[in-house]
Amino acid sequence: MAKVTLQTIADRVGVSRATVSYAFSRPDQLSDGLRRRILEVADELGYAGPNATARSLRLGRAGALGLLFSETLPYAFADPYAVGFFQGLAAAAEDAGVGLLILPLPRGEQRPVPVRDAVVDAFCVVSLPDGHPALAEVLARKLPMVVVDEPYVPGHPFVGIDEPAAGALAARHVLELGHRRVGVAMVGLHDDGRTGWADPARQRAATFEAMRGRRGGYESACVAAGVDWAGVPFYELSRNSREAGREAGHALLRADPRPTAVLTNTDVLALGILDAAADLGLRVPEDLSVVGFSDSAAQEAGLTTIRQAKQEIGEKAGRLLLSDPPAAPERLIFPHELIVRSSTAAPH
Amino acid sequence: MAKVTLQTIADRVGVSRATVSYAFSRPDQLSDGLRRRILEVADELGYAGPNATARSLRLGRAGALGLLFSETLPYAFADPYAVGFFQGLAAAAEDAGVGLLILPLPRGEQRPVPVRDAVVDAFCVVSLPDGHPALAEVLARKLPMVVVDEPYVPGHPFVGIDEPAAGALAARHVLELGHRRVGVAMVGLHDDGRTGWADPARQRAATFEAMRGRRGGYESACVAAGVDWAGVPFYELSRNSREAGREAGHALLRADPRPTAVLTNTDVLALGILDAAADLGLRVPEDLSVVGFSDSAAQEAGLTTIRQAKQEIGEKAGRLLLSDPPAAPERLIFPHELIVRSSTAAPH
DNA sequence: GACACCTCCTTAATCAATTAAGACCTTAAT
DNA sequence: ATTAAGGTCTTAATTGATTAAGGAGGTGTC
Repeated sequence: MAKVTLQTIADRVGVSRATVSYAFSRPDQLSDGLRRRILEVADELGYAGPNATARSLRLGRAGALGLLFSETLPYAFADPYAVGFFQGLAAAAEDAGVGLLILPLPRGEQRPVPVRDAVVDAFCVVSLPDGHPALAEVLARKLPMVVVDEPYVPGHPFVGIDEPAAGALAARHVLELGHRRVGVAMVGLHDDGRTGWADPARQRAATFEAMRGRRGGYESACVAAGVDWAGVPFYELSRNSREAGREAGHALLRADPRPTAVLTNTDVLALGILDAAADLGLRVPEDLSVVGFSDSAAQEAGLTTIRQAKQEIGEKAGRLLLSDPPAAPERLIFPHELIVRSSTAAPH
Repeated sequence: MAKVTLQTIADRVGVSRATVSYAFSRPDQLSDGLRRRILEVADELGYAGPNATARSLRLGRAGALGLLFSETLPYAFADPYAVGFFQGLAAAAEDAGVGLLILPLPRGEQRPVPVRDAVVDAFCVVSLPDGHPALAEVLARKLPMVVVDEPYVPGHPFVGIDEPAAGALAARHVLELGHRRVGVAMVGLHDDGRTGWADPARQRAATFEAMRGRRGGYESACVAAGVDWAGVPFYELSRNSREAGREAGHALLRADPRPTAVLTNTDVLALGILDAAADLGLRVPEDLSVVGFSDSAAQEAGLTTIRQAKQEIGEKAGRLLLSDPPAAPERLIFPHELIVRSSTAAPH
């Protein structure tokens, strides 16, 4: 029961290793009889087929794309946005017949990120905070890499949206409706796990570039509309869940004066805000306007949101990674769009 | 700019390849000075670190788990059950510091499933229909394998629930409430893409073992309660979405006599049934009882459902795959539980 | 008969590392 | 002075395949 390799079979049949290899990969290179004989013996010996790793080494291709998420794996799929993105990426992978190797980012910063040992042809990095060690490891591998959403790395393709513009669009929508008392709930600004009020200094120090930009959009739109940003209650969450949104909602809606509009950076969070509003007997949109982001879970709840082409973004990232010759280091900005539903209206 | 390997560095520094290897993997085997020198030259030459594939070949481990889903990748995550399972599996992988290689099952049966070339240490097979070619390919690799949900493969560990019992539990719940006109909407019985009414013969010929068993549970409970199964309207779906559920709902609720209770095999489908009921002005649970399955999207909608420990199932599958020595080929049956919420009540 | 041309198989280089065992030199203890 | 013990580096086997080039033998053509 020792390991069976091409050589084992070759010895048994009395041919060279090369011949056995041809029997598996190039039937036209040898006679039918011998081929049958070889396959028979291989079967008899319990040969598991040409070793994938050895093949990969010799052929110089891994047949897989590496994928790095900011969140620890178990939570990565809590957000429908991530799921949509993933579906797009998977579609591209499927077309090319390659696998998708999802790399776990260990939560305890101690253990090494298994990037060095990842058998892949390219990396897709999604939403990593500024200066995350895993990014350095990926860059060290010198394989094709594309970044999605953040952080922008000069010299590598980038796919995402215009975050400041998208944030401003969301904010302008409620401002133009006439709201002046705006509240904000955001997740994914920092990765230090903090939850609670965030002052402007902390907001600006966010380690996630995309969210920093989106927030900047909120601020600039408010400022342009004459709303004092320092007075805007800003609640920061460390987890993107409906429950977290509800918590933020309670905090924001207990503020005095109470906001008449709340901006959130995910639809899931916005749903939680709606829950909090319901808890407090507030009607949406009469008493409170709520804006989500991503259009991932928004339709059924009638949420006004910013739609971004998550699947397209994923698919594009995949195609860039799989393109030969390697993709040019373009910065691809996908369009976003305001979808107005029934969660926003003029105040009063 | 040719490829830089250990040898390139060795030649440049004037030492042997082994020494360079030690510089990277075992700092204690050489003097600090030389080590620094080597790392410096490596950096200078743009060395990308020890080649992952070569390392994997030499060390005999891939550092990854292969994952095969029944659905094509882009749709696999439409069901929250899949997401929950995946989170559990990912947690196990994360703990062990290994990656998760998701293998695309090509939709056009023509192209080969890239199982042969997957650089993995073990395979996790989830919900494959009977006789799916990918399973044969996986078995040929002779690596550790566990099956989740279906199909049961003797000689390999299996993780899942007692499907017939779970199905019967769901059915008994509405039967014991007094319902006699029961309807059924199920997805994932066959993989031929058909949607519409299914007679008992087609139901029993389902190619997915787990769903076959679950359906058997519905039937046996009905028969035990004196309900004629042949008279039970049974609508089959090919896609697990809220929209598909709504379609089934319209079909079922147009039946004469109209069912007073509908059993579904996913929560997503059940939500669609609720949509259909709302379309038709039927009140739930007064005019119609609905039962979901999985407790994946059920809570908010107040769905009565069967809860199964999706995360635990995923985690257990992962641990079995990663266990050394390889796990015994046990058949692990996880508990399920009826969660009664507000979507079911006695008829009339 | 000479030459070309197949068909079928072998030789040997190659992919890029890891690591046990051994060589060589220096230092310390007896 | 001798032996032992370390420290540092090298040798060479090993991991399991792929594939260009070449050789042996048979057949076909002029």
